[in-house]
Amino acid sequence: MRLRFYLIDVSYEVEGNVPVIMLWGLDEDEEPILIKDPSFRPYFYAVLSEDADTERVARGIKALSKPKSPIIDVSLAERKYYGRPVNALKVVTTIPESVREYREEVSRLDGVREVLEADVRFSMRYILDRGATPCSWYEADVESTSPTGFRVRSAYVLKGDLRRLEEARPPKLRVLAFDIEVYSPLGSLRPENNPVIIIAVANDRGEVKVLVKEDGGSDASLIDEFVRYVNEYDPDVIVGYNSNMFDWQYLMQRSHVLRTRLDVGRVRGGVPRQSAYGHVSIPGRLHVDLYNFAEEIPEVKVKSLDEVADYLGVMRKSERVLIPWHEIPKYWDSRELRETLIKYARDDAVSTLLLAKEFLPFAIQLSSLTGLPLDQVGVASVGYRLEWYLMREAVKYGELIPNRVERPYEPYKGAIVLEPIKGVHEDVVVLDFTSMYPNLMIKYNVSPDTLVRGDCDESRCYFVEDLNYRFLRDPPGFYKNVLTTLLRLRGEIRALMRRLDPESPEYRVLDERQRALKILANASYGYMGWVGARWYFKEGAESITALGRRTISRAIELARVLGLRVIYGDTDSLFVSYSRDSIEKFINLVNEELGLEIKVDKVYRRVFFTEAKKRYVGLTGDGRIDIVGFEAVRGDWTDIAKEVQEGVAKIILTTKNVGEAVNYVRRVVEDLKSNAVDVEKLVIWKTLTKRIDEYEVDAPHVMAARRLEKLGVKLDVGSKVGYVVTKGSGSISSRAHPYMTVKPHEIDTDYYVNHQVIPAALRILSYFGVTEKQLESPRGKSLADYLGKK
DNA sequence: GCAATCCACGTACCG
DNA sequence: ACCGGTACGTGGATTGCG
Repeated sequence: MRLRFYLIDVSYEVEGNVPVIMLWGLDEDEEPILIKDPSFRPYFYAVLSEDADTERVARGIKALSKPKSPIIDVSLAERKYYGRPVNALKVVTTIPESVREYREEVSRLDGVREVLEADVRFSMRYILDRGATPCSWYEADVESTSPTGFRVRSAYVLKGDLRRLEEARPPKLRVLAFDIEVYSPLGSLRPENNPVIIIAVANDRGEVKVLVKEDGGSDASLIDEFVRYVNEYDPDVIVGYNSNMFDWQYLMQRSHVLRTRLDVGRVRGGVPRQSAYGHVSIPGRLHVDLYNFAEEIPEVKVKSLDEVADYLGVMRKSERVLIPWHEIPKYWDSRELRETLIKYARDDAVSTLLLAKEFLPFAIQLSSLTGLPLDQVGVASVGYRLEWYLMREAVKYGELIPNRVERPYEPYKGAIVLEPIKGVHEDVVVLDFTSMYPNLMIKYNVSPDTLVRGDCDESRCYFVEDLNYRFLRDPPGFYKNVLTTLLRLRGEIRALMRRLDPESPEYRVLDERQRALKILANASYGYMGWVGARWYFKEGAESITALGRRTISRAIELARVLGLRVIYGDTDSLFVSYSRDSIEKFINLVNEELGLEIKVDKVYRRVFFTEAKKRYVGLTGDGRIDIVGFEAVRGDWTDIAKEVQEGVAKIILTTKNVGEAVNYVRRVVEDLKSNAVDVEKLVIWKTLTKRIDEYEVDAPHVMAARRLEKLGVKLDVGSKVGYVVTKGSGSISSRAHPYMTVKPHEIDTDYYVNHQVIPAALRILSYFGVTEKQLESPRGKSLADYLGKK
């Protein structure tokens, strides 16, 4: 029979000695189904040296075959490697594990230059070879089989090929959000002792439930109840917030202690597994940790669930219950407070579900483009996402996939950043090259397979003068092909969108898809210069920055010829003083001479620079203030300092009234000194970028982190440490304490005046002649001094 | 012997 | 676990002075 279905995940099981691919999906009624494909076999390639005797090597490989897990087939494969045809033998084995076994032995054989694609995991191999990209619709010939052992409506065996359908809209996936609370009076969470007390769940059909451990009872029944709930609701997607690192880890360990089974998958008896890359996978369902997507919102500095939900507007902090984690035991133990704790857990589950609505549409598009299953696309870094896309493209072009190899880091020169003309400028236009690096990669055909090592004249090659690299003009290289496709697809989608109602669901789907395409294209240069990349290409990366420098330098010359005053520029952008005609001319001239598009990105009524690069404040046409680079947009400065700096910037740019700005700062300083500022606004947040014992110096956040650990808090690389500076003598580090352990009167307000508020304010005000002294002195005094000054 | 100065470390930003 | 360029606070070593 013919079956249409939406593929959500691909896994495999070894039945007897046969690997069986499991295609998890939804049918047209949006019911869960499973399709088995027992026909696929693992394999890898052996690339032969040019003079090797193919037959002889093939025989040699066959001779390695062991009866237990034999080599089934060795055949010649027509493949290219970095654009060149090579002699490659495809070595097919029985079960996935034997790939690992044979790769070493084969690579040691005489005549074998390299073993390739042996590090591609079996289900990903299937996705690549069969074009079985998750989060897409397919049609296939299938035969019914028994669904016994699986929580699906029907099961099938695949007969023949998968045909991918055009339909981009996903079915209505069943989504379940959950959140757990653990009781741990001592701070440290120990699964041997500390019970799970609450599991809150919220599903996309509007049901919200808070499961609570019974007093005097074991949390085993709570966990069982949760398992029952999951299987009853039967979600396609389970979402959590930090659930990879916390909720599932804890549930898994606690279940082990309690000897209960976390049987939440669509394989009966299948339990969550810690898979590669720190992700927890659930058989037959997609577990998506939304924290991974929150990490990609740079505007939110401390990425707790409530902050992210507040930022995205799905649940305001002011409209929900908030409980600091260290007070959970207190709330649980008190009869009156427990209700609040339950409400808190409920709000967490609901915000998690709402975040899923925000993030999943994008994740789905990314999954269908890269081929990474939805539950892996979030944990995959930008580099890996692009890499999977490249791998799919390589298979399409018959290109062999390079191995992942460890290489030493090799630095190279980057972009140009201009020295800004400091001061306030009126009417400034910001121009930038559209997707400069990807377009340079296309324009100069920069790719590992087009680099010419020997002679090449200008008719056949592009030259990168400063570096003495040359790239073939033709044929298009791997990167050029891939980027052209990415940009073309994006263009087509944007054209489609113009004909749609921006409020329609179709529009949203396409918008997420074009965003995903843009992100992949923009990652290509960085990927090329990443030593961990399969298609690492340092010569290419440094060629692109060199070409970028050449391009922006020439654009500056052209601007100056036209009489445009260049105020600042960074990499692919230029800030020039406004002049309607000249800017239009400039845009055309750049287009003609450089063959790249430059366009107006922003127009500032006023923009202010200090002598520092990468920092400016702009006033837009509609009266908004853009702050770039300054403390006000940094996550490692206190809220009070950021607030003051933003206030100062606003006053200066809108009114130019220095006296007013000074008075404003003085008011805040007074408030600080009289303890009228919220402690929350005094917390400094910093990320741990390595294990605590690896730090060479006792930086304040490291000391605070050590103090937190003493309280039993577990800290990982990437954890944010929030600390305040207390009164006393000695270094700042010696006085940096976790904020929740400090009482308001212990805080060193002088530190906040002298090291936070005043420096942040002065960063802007010192340009107007304001000094530290003037900000410290009491309000009103000596104001006249600088009122007359500017 | 001590304050001033310098420099490495560390973090987070820009494009 | 995408790149290089950049600013800047802090701790700790070094320098400069007497």
